[in-house]
Amino acid sequence: MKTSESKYCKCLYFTTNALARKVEKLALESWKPVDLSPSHAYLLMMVLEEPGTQPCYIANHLQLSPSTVTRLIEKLEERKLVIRTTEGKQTNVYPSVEAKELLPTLKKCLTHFYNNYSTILGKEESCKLITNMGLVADKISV
Amino acid sequence: MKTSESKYCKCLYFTTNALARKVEKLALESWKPVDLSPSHAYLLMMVLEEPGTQPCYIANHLQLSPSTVTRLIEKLEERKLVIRTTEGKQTNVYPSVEAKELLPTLKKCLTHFYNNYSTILGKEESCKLITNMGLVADKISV
DNA sequence: GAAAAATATTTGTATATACAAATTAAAGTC
DNA sequence: GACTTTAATTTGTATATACAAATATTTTTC
Repeated sequence: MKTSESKYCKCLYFTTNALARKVEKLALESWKPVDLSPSHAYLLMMVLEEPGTQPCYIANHLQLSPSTVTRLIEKLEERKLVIRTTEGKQTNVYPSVEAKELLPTLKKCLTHFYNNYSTILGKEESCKLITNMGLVADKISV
Repeated sequence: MKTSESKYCKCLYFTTNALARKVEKLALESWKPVDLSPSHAYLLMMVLEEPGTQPCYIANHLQLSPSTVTRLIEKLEERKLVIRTTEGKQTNVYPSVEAKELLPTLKKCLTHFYNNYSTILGKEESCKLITNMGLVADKISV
């Protein structure tokens, strides 16, 4: 069944979630080559771009709760992709050598994902939607 | 931090999820009076509208996996809000008396939610966004 | 009408996520 | 400089969700 044919297609809750789940699946596909969930992949890319970043900063940018970020980092640490060092109250997260080697592949996944949805949705179309969703998200301050 | 200010505000994955989480919170607030998560509430409303519906039908309309629907129903059953009967391979889900009594309150929650986001986002604005997201979701067939 | 394919549902298991509380450290105040 | 407040992080716990496999029942096919 199409999302727009559901009984609830006029409801914000239903539609945003339906869309999010579909996008999640699309993203999952794209990041299969590195065997990482999209969240883990984005976090890892942040750490690669800014070695030593703090969980707090990551949580802000990925708009996830601090505890979720801790859990994501834990898993990346287990997989030897990041290293955590604590100094004082703050923690610094660094990419491992393996992670650095993985960077080109990660970038390929990102490009693949981008191309994939741009093709499906249209470049302009998707760009507009994203901007619009961002603005709407900003208006909701829960 | 605003969603539109994040490092990833241009990315479909990030933005849809960020929006979905915010909408989720907004919805959670609205359904607090009945102590149900939005998913449970929507499912229950479906059952109230069409007593005897099948999980399969629910899964289609809520765009959730069958197993998720089973789990949601289980919880509603524990709370004595629905009753399941199986005949042959299919299952029928009926609202309990308690659920029927709860209907007006459920509707109030729904209205509250709708008014809430309409006020925050604007009636037309939100309506357009929802339609657009639905159409986009349809294009993604994972 | 028996065997095979399709369908509806449930179970086992795994996962990302969040909240609340706990821990630790830094910063501000008096 | 001791005390309080604020901030960063982690832990304990709970939850919604999905996938894959299992179960049970229809439907189709030959």
